[in-house]
Amino acid sequence: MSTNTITAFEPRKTPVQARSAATVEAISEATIQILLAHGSDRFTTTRVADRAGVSVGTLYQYYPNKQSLLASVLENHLNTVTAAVERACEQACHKPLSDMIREMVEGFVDIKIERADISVALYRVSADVGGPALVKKMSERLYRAIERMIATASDVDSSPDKFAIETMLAAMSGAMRSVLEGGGSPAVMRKLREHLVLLCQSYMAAAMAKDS
Amino acid sequence: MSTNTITAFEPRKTPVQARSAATVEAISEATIQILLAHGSDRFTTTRVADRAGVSVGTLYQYYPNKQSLLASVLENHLNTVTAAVERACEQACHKPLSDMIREMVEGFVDIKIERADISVALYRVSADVGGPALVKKMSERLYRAIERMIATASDVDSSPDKFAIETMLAAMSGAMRSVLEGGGSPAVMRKLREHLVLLCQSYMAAAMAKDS
Amino acid sequence: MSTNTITAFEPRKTPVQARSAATVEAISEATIQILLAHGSDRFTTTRVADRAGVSVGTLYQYYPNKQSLLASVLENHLNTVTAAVERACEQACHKPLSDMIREMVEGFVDIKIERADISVALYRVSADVGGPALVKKMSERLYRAIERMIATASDVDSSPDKFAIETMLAAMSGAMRSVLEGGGSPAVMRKLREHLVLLCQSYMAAAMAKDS
Amino acid sequence: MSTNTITAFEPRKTPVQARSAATVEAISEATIQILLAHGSDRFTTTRVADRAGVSVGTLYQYYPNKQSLLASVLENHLNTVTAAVERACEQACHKPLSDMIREMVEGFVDIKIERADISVALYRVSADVGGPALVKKMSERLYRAIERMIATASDVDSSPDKFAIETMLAAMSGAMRSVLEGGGSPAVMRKLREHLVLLCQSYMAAAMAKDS
DNA sequence: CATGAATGAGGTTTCATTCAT
DNA sequence: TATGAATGAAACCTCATTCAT
Repeated sequence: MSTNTITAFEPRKTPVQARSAATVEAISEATIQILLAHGSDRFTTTRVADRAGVSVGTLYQYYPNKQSLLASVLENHLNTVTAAVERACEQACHKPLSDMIREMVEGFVDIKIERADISVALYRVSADVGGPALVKKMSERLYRAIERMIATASDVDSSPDKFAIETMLAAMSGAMRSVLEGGGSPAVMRKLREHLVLLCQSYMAAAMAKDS
Repeated sequence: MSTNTITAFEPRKTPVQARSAATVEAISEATIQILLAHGSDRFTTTRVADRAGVSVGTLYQYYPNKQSLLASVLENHLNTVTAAVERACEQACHKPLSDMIREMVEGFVDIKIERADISVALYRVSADVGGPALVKKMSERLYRAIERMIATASDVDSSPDKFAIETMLAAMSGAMRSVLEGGGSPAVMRKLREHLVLLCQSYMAAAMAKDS
Repeated sequence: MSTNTITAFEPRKTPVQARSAATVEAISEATIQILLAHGSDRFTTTRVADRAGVSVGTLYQYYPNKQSLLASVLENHLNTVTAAVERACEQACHKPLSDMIREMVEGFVDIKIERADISVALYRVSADVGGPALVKKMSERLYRAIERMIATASDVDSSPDKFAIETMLAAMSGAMRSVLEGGGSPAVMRKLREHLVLLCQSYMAAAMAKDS
Repeated sequence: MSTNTITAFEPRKTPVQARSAATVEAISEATIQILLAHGSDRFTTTRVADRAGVSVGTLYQYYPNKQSLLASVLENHLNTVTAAVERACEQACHKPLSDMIREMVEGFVDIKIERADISVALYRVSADVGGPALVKKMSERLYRAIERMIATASDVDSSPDKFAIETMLAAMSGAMRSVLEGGGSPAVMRKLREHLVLLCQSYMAAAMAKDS
């Protein structure tokens, strides 16, 4: 799997009937359950189908293969996270820059903590399932959200360059990953939240200073 | 594999004859080759043994199972990286803080770029093989190296707290991972190098300012 | 295998479709065939599947592992033997004690002779497959059958204690085993039949005499 | 293994030097240890050699293969048991028949109880290792010992026929096996001892009565 | 459309035995 | 003679996927 190009990860058919929608939903939910309950090994399509209350055959009607199933869950998760950060960005418009960064970072950390276990489960399958590509796409979306936000900042009018923002995002999620994978306690999480705010604020400030 | 505790990852027997030292080396080398050539799927103990020019049985005399084989390669890699950063830290003693950070970060980025492909290969197996625990251990080592280094800084005499340094390390390697997994070009790498320097410098400065 | 507790010897799923009922039957039959043809070594799940005309995978859908396969055949055999003896016991009700014992013993010996080869094959796997436990269960069943029978005896009204009956059963089947494993000729078998009758009759008589 | 004729089970060389004798002894002892510690599975020649403090190569200098190793231990055990019973028979000479039987049976049961665990371990390998043939040989020896003993009985002068004695031996050891394999408690063992005495006494008496 | 029985390649691991040192 | 590294056939079992019903 590791090196081949990613093909056919998209769900197979768009659910047009109510029944289908329910089925897809059940399968999707079951995928997470199994991932959490059994880990990424022991994760089998049959088990997912069982948990979802459908047959394997049915599962394969909606997803062409195991990867597409996982990819879809991964994409959902990344969407949720991305959307949460986007929302935070929108709400932070027109504030001073450091508040913007704070709210963005806190939005990210909070949603990740809220979904800590599924995050950890997905870290493990990510690479086998086109994760990096998805992450890139999301990073692009976040970049745009952040840029839009910063354009409204009350105390600055330039903006950090794209690469700086992407680096910040990568650093932020990388640090988060470390802690989640290490099984950090709630106390550690709270501390990380503060520190990531500081990290992003200071980096952004420095990056903007350098630009001009 | 995902949820079980890590056991028996240690190599099985210490080679006492000259012959077996060579065998172990061959197996270890073959492990990397196969990982690079086939990716983490398609990675089988049989293939490794073939490539190493020994029988599977021989492989299993030195490694109790597939995981221990990968764990050993992962540990080697992390050791190499950690050692390189430690060396950079030693050489940066007695300089101003920002130079220290620069040299440390550059040491890290350079060794990672030098071993880009094996890094990417290992990211994929890390979680299945006790990676997070190893990473923690290495992070601890690096923390000590950095603390020792900063204690000699010519322009500051306080030091950032442990958590800050660990966060910096996690952010730095997380960002690196993003770029490596995304298949970043040499140009991107160079840019990342600069940006990570800046990120770490500004974060460290901010963290120290906050402390006092 | 010798020391671990017995787990998961139960068949895996109950066939609901007509097709699978046939499959299970074929596998079960093939198991005996292979056991007879190749002995307890050379007995492999692959060979069984081949002989049954199905794939290994199919075999493992119905039996969680090799042991459960053998356990199921062993249980069938023990059931057959037990049932035959129970039947003999029922038919011997209301007769004098010594006739009862005779018919019971002859019932046992005859069914064992009829299935001599599978008996010998199963002796070899019994211990690896939870045999002793099954034997205990069957012994319990037989004890009840014998007790019920003796309660109707026309010439006695007390009954030997449980332990005596169990000892008789163990002695009877132990002696049978010796002869079967030794490859006794039909003539030897006939002689054994008589002698076992005598052995059980005299022991039962003695045991009852002692009790009172 | 099950059906092929037994060949080359004899130890390979007769120890002529003291060193060899010690080695053979160590291996033999280790065989039992491993059998007890690991069960009949997990029993490997390498493990035996390790435990014996020699190399596998050395082991194979004294035993041509794994079976011969086990066969030798089995033979030792059967010899011990047989010798104990023979001794009991000698000591019971000139007594009344029922005392003879009592002492013979008690001799057997006692030695088996004393070696209960190794007995159970050996039951499991017996069939793979030529056990039935050895048992036959020992049964022959015991038959002669018993015949000699009965010839001196103070209260009878005929003797049961050979087949009767063999049947008694088979029944006695069969019953013993059942209890040992079932993990009988000491209390059960004591009870069995009494019952087997009675069983053998009454059967012998009946067999002799029938003959004449 | 749904079902679930069947497939079978392929993976991991063991272990009796050999033979160069 | 002793050693123990190496062998490699062969066993068990899994699981993504298909297709007849």
